[in-house]
Amino acid sequence: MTSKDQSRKASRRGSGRPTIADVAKLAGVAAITVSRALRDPSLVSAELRAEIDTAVVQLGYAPDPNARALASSRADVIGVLVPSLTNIVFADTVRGIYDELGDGPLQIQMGNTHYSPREEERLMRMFLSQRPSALIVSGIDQTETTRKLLESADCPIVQIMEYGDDPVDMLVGFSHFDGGKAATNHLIEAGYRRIGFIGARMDPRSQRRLAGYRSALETAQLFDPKLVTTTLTPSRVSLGAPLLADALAKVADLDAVFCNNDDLAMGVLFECQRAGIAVPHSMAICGFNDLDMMHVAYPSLTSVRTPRYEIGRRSVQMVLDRLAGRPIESPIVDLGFELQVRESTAR
Amino acid sequence: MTSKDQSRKASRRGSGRPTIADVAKLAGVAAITVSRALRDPSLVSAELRAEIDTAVVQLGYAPDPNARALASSRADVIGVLVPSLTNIVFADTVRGIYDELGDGPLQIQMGNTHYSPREEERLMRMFLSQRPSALIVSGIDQTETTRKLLESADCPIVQIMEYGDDPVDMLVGFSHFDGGKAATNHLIEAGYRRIGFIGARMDPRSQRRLAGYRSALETAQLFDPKLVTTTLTPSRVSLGAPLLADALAKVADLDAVFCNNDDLAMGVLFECQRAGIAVPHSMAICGFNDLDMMHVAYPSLTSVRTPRYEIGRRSVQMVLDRLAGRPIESPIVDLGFELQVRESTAR
DNA sequence: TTGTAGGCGTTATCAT
DNA sequence: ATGATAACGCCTACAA
Repeated sequence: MTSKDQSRKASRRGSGRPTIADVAKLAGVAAITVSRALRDPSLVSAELRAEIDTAVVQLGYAPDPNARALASSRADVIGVLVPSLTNIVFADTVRGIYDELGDGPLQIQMGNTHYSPREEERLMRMFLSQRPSALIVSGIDQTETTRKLLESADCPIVQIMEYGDDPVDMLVGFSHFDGGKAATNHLIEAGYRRIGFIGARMDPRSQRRLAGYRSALETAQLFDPKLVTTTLTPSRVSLGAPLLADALAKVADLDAVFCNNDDLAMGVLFECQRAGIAVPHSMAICGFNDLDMMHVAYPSLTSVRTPRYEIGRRSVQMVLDRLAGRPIESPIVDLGFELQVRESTAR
Repeated sequence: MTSKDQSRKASRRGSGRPTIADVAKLAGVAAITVSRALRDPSLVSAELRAEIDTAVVQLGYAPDPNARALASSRADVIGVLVPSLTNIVFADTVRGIYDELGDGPLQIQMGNTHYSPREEERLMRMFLSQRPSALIVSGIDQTETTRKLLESADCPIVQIMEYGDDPVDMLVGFSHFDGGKAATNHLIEAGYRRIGFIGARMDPRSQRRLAGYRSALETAQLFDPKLVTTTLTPSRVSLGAPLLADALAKVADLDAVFCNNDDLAMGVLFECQRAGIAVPHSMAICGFNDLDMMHVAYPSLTSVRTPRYEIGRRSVQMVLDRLAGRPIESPIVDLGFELQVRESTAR
């Protein structure tokens, strides 16, 4: 084949779909003009824009995100790292993220760390290798290596679900310590004296709630290590019964429990019903997160309402603001929590 | 700049990360050899493989998925379309998908259709534009357009969560009609006569459960349209109380309810407790899905256990089999369901 | 505002 | 088994 040979090679590899070149040809412009018209119409004159739009529609053209990412070394992807997909807390947060993104150009690349810092590190490397537009990661307890990876990443990063004063970049969440403390103080004020803590999984956020619980009890000189009953097992409603049994075995005069989360609280309530323990008279129950079922349970269950959906939305807003070059009000956002006092803690 | 100019251009655009060319240079081979060694080591001699592996480790090389996708017109991505991220049913399924994929090369691109066929169609187009390695979609009720898109897609496709005899490609799930029928027959056999149906959201799967319920009651000559109480509102535990109230207002002698799902069943239970309606004596309750909380509730709640996690795993297995060219046992897999009879339906 | 030239990192094709 | 070359589809840099 000579160098002047202009004939088409017989074999092509293409996808068969129309490319930007096809659109350009049909519209009678250069490819780059089509590219610009699609990314920022204001860069192209109205006439050409119209012709290009027509051609796009006519051919059913859709840009190839891979080619785009390769050429611009920037993927229209936000990496999202959560410890669990089934935990409703994170499911709600992820829903907030999706909702706020709407049908914009940004895609989500989700990673499930399974509460493992090592897995988080692995996923982080994998995500970073795609040069994402932004990263949203759960928690503030990354490994040193992960933290360094994040610090050297040149994209907006939002840590979510917790409150802290030293984020890698931005942060939106609330204080689990304060949440645990507020719940416990409420139980103390309601007149309970032997207040237990029941917790499962005991991830960093649970640990902070426990610390808040302990702080409140210590201040009231009510703390006793025997009051704390935890397991590393993942939380489930059905874990409430055995954990309550353990707690009662250690502290016979237990009169209240602050549960790690609402699932356990619900399990404790059922076990109390089954064992004939009067709630809230003989036993107060307080949960955490305030799922929908808490206010309809019988008796209704006190819980700490957490802004998980809002955290998802807000994290995306912060990302979009940064990507658009808009000023950020504050890189650290505390969305707070709200104690919902109900029948289960009203002696 | 002359054509012979070999000097480096001042401005480079690269990502700064090592490329396959860097590895090739260090290993003293051609880039394509590195490419082959990485994708299928058996294509390269042991010696070169060793040298290449060394170079890869030394440079910390990781292939660029975008470049790979562009060159091969095939992304290492599985598109997953679900109607909801927070509905535990789909969350469990998605977890199964992630678990089965493990840390293999395939990524997941998740789409949330919000139970909207139009949104499903939009997402489908978007996904298809990335030339995914496979597609996993919920349900069998796609729009005609969506179905055509799927049929012309040249990748494995698995429809999940339902049973049907006419999948686009492959299918794994169970029959919601049969599930609803089995639950209702159980209530009939347990001696209940005024058996209501309570349902929220009423998506296609709920409709099929309702159809199964109706079929069972009609066979027993027990059907009465007044027994059916539904709403299009998304399901929540707190919807159980008002729906039960509606049902009782229409049918004063209602003695059992088959709920659309476990959330509603739980809400109904709480409402019965609150209203002093004895379960199961005056009112039987049966749910659907058999979430963990059902067997610990007081009284424990009868439900239909559904294999949602297993559906997720199996769908991925089918995809991987197909991608690897392994034979598929059957393109249609019925994973069944299992009625869990408990206190709430034992008069 | 529009266009030209070339590169982004990888793999398909064809040759050896 | 290995390599040279040319895509893949788009975008950045620079020029006009």
